[in-house]
Amino acid sequence: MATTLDDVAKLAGVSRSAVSRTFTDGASVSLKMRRKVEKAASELGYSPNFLARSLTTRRTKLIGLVSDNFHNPLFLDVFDQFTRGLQDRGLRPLLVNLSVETDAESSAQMLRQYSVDGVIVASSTLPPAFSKTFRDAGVPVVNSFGRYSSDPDMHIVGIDDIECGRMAAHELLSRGYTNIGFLGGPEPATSTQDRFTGFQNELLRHPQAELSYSFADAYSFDAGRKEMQRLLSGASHSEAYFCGDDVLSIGALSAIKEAGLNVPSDIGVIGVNDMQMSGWQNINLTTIRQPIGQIISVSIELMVSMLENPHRSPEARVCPCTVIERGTLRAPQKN
Amino acid sequence: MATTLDDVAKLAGVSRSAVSRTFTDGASVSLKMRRKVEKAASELGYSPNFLARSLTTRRTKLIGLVSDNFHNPLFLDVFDQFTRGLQDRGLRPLLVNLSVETDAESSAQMLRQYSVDGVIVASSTLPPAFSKTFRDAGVPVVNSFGRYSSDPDMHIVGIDDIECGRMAAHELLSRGYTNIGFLGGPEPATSTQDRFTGFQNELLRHPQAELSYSFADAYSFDAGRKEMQRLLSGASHSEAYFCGDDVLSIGALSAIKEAGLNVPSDIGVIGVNDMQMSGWQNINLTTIRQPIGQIISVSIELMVSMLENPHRSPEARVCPCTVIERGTLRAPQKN
DNA sequence: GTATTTTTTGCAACCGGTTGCAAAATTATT
DNA sequence: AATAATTTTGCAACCGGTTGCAAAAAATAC
Repeated sequence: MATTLDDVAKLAGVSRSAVSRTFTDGASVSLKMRRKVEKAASELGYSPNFLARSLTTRRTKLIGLVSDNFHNPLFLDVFDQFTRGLQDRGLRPLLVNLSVETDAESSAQMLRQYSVDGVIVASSTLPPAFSKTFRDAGVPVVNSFGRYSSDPDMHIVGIDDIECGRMAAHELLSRGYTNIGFLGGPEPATSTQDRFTGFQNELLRHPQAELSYSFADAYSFDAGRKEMQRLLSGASHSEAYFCGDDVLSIGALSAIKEAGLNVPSDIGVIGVNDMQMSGWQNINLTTIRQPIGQIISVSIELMVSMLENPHRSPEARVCPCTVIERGTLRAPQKN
Repeated sequence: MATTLDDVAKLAGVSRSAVSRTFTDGASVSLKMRRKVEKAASELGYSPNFLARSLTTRRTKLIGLVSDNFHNPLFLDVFDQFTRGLQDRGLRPLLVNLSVETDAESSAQMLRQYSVDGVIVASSTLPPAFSKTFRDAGVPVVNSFGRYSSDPDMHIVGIDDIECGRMAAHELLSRGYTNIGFLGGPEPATSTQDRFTGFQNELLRHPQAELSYSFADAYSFDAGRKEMQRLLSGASHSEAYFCGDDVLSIGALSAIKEAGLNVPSDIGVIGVNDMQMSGWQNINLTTIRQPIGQIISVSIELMVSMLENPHRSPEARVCPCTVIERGTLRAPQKN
C-alpha cells in the first residue's frame, strides 16, 4: 500500500542505496542525485518506514513512559511536559499504565519487544525492582520522582524528601505553631517515610514542639478528608498539619470546613507538590513546590545522554523544593 | 545483543521457521517441536521482536493516541482509561501531544512512519481536517469526544451537545430559574456552539425565561473566574448560569464566593463533564455527566473492529449524558 | 593529457522476523 | 503391509530499510 524505497528508486531510475542515503543524515550523496530522488519521493509521497529502519540502525526513538499515577492531577502536567519534551527531541513516548499491567515483569518484556531505546519510570511509589528489570536488560532507564540515593544503581531524579519534611517543619515552626501534626501519605511509601524523618528531625530540635502523626490510605481527596475527619472527631487535634501531598491537603481542608472550623485561624495546613489547582483562589493552599518542570527536563536530559553513551554511570539528581506561601497557614509570629 | 530467532533455532537444532511458528498463534507445530523450542527459548530468555514481525505481518499493534487536552483534569481519567483499555486488548498507545506538535500534518506523518495500526484522536477542539489526514492515508481513525454528524466521514464517538444544552436548560427551568445565563467555553468551538443552540432552543419554549450569554477564553479555572467576575461587576447578573464545563464552573464558583455571594442561594451554577473533583465535597458541583467511560470503551471497540475490517463504514455514536444533582442549584420549585 | 586522489554510486548481504510451497514424516484406510 | 490422506517441517523468498565494500565517476595534481 504505502510507497517504499523501491518504488522511489524505480521511478528515479537509481539504486535503492541512493534513495536510502538521501534520507539518512550524514550520508554521502551528490546534489544532483539528491534532487532526482527528492523529486521522485515527493511525487509518490514517500517517507521512510521508521520500524524497518530501526531493524538495522538499532534505534527506534521510542521511549517507554511508565507510570502508576493516573489519578493524581499533578500527573496530567507531568504527562504534558514529558510528551512535549520528548517530542521536541524527536523521541516518541510509548505510554504504559502500570496500575493495570499488574505484572510489571510482563510489561517490561513488552517494552523490550518494542525495542524501546529507553524507559522513563515516572513514579514515587513503584518498587525499585521494576526499574531494575530494564537496567538488567541493558535498556537505559531513568526513574523520575524516585528516591534519592547516594549510590544509585540507575539514574534517579527527584526531590530530597527528608529536606522537604524539614522545610515543612521549619515553616510551621516559623509561624509559631507548636502543636503539630503529620498527616502522611500511604505509610509504606518511601517518600512518606523520608518526609516524616525530616519533619521529625527538625521538630526534635525545638523542644517546645509537640508532634503527632498518622497516615492516609492513599494519595487522594477522600483519604485526606477521611483521615482529617477522624482527627477532628478525636479528643483534641493539632494546630497545624503537614499533609503528604496537595490532593490529600485539599481533602483535609474540606473536612476542616465541613466541621465548621476555619483555615488558617483554627487549623493550618501545608501540602506538597504545588499542583495547578492548589493555586486556585478557592483553594489557595500553602505548599512545598516540587519542581516538576525541572525534574522532567533533567530526566529527559539524562535519558538523551544515555542514548548517546549507554554506559554512563548512574547519577541521582535532586531538584530543590521551595515553599509557596498562600493562605492556609497563619502569618509568621514574632518571637 | 538480544537473542534472536536464529539463536533459539540453533540451540534447539531446528529450523528458523519452527521457532517462528511456535511463537505465532494458530501456526502448525507438533507438541514435541513446540516443547523443544520453548525449552531453548526460555533458556536464552528469548521473546520475538514485534517490530521485525510487523514488517511482514503489517500489524504493529501500535495505536496513536492524539490529544490537545493536556490541561483539563478530566483528561487524566481519559488517558487512564484509554491506556488501560488498549493494553487490555494487546494494543499500545503512542502518545502525541498536539499542543506542541503545532504542525498537525507532520505529526500525522510521524504516526504513519511508525506504522501505527490506527489513530484515536481524543479532542473536542481539534479541527476535523486533522483526523481526515489519517483517513486519507488509509489509517483507521476514531475521533473521540468529537462532534456528532448524521453522515460522518469517519468514526466519531461523543455526546450530543445540543441535547446537553437542552438538558441544562431543562434542569434550570425545573428549579424555577427564569433569569438565566450561558457562560460558554471558547466561542469558536463547535461544542460551545451546539450547547448554546440546545440551551437556547429549550429556553425559547418557555416565554418567561430570559437568557443572557457570554463566552470564556478557554476551558480553564482562570477564564471561568475572570468571566464571572466581569458578570458580577456589571449592573445585574443572572440567577443561574450554565457553564461550558466543570473547570470553568469551578472558576465561576470561586469568583462568586469571592464576591461574598452564596451558592446556590444567590446564584446557581451547573457545569458539564462531571470530572472527579466536581464530586469533592468542597466543590460539590451540580453538573451534566459526560460518560467518558462509555465514550472510551465504545471508541476502543470501534477501533478494534476497524482493525479487523478497515473498510467498515464510519459511524457516529452518541453516548447519553445524565444530570448529576449536587449542591450548586437550588431545590426544584413547585409550580 | 595522464596519473592520482577523492567522491559518488550500486551491489549484495544483513537486520529479525513470517509464510507459501513442496518434501518428509506421521497417521489413517483398506 | 501397502497406499492414501494428513500433518509437520525446512527451504527460500520476502517485508522495508541500511551499510561495507569495491567499481565508477569526478575532481585534483602533475
